[in-house]
Amino acid sequence: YERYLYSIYCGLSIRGAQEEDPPDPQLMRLDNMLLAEGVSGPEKGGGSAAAAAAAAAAGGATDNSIEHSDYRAKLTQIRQIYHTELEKYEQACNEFTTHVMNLLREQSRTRPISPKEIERMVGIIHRKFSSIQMQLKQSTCEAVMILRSRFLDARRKRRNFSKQATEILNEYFYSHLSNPYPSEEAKEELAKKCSITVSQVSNWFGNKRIRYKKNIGKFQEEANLYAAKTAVAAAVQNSQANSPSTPNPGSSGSFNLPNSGDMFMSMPTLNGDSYPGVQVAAGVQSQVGAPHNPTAPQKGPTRCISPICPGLSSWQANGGWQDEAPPCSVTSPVEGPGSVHSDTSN
DNA sequence: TCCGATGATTGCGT
DNA sequence: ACGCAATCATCGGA
Repeated sequence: YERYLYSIYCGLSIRGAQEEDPPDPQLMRLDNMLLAEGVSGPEKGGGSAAAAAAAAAAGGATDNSIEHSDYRAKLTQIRQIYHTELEKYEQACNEFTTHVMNLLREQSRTRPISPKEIERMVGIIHRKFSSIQMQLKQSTCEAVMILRSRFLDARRKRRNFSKQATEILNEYFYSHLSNPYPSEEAKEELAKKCSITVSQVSNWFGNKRIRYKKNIGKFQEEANLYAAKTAVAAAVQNSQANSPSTPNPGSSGSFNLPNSGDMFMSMPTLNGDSYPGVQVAAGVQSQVGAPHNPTAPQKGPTRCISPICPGLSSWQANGGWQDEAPPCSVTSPVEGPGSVHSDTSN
C-alpha cells in the first residue's frame, strides 16, 4: 500500500500545468488520491476508516491509538482546509463569472456580442479556476503525504528488538555463517520465536549480512561468543543423548541446508577439550583492531582474518555469500597488470 | 548532547 | 521476488 501510494505521488509530482481535456488523467489521479485518503468524499467516517487501514498496514500493532488519533486530527485539519478553500474557489469562480457576464451584458448595449463569445469567456474562466483547483488538490496531496511520512513511516517509531530476539537471530546467523540465508520456513520459525514479523527477520538478516561483511573484525567477538554457545549446546546435546544422531550444530529446528555436504568443519574443533578459536581470536583481536579504510582490505599487515576463528572459517569455505576479500593469499605478491587468473582453483 | 548501533526504507541489479 | 548497498531516522549509552 505504501509503495502504491508513493508511486501515485511520484507520478503526480510533475507540475505540468497542462490544461486539456476535461477528463484530465492527472486530475483524476488527484481526485482518487484525495478520495482514498479520506480528504474528499464523505465528511466523516470514510476518512478515518482509510486512515485506520493505512495505519494498520504500516504499523501493524493497534496500540498506537494516541499517535493515530493525532494523525487523524491532522488529517481532519487538512480536510477542512481543503474544503473551505475549495468552496472559496468555487464561490470566487461564480462571482467572477457573473461579474464578467454583467460586463458583457453592459457592453452588448454598445456593441454586438455573440453568444459564442460569451461561451468562450466562460470557458476560459472555468479553465483558469479549475487549474487553481488542481493546484489546491496537489498541495493537499503533498500535505497528506508529508503527514503520512511523519506518522506512518515505520522508521520514525523504530524500537529495538528484545534481547532474546537478537539472541535467537544471532544464534541462527552465526551457526549458519557459511550460508546465512534462512529459508522461508526458517524465517517464519524465527519470526515466531522472536515475536516479530517475517519481513523483520528478512530485514535483520539483510542488515546483518551487509554489516558483518563490511567489518568482520568488529563482529569477531560476537561471532566467537555465539560459536561457543552453539558448540556448547551441541556438546551438551551430544553428551545427553547417546543416540547416533548426527551432531548438527545449529540445526535444532528443521532448517534445510543446501549443499550441506562439506560445510561446517566446526565439528573437528569440537573434539578438542576447549575452543582454540575463541582463544586465538581473543589474542589476535587486539592486533586486528585497525579499522583503516574498509575499502582496502588487502595490501596491509592486517589481513588474513580467517585463522582467527577456525570453527567459523566456513564463511569463506564455499565463497558463497561474499566474493571480495580473498582469504589469506599466502603466495607472494604476484600481481601482474592483467593476469590474476587463479586457474582451475579446485 | 554526541555518536555508534540498529531497524526500516529505497533504488538498483539479477 | 530477492538480495545488496546506501541511506534515513531513532535508540541508547557515554
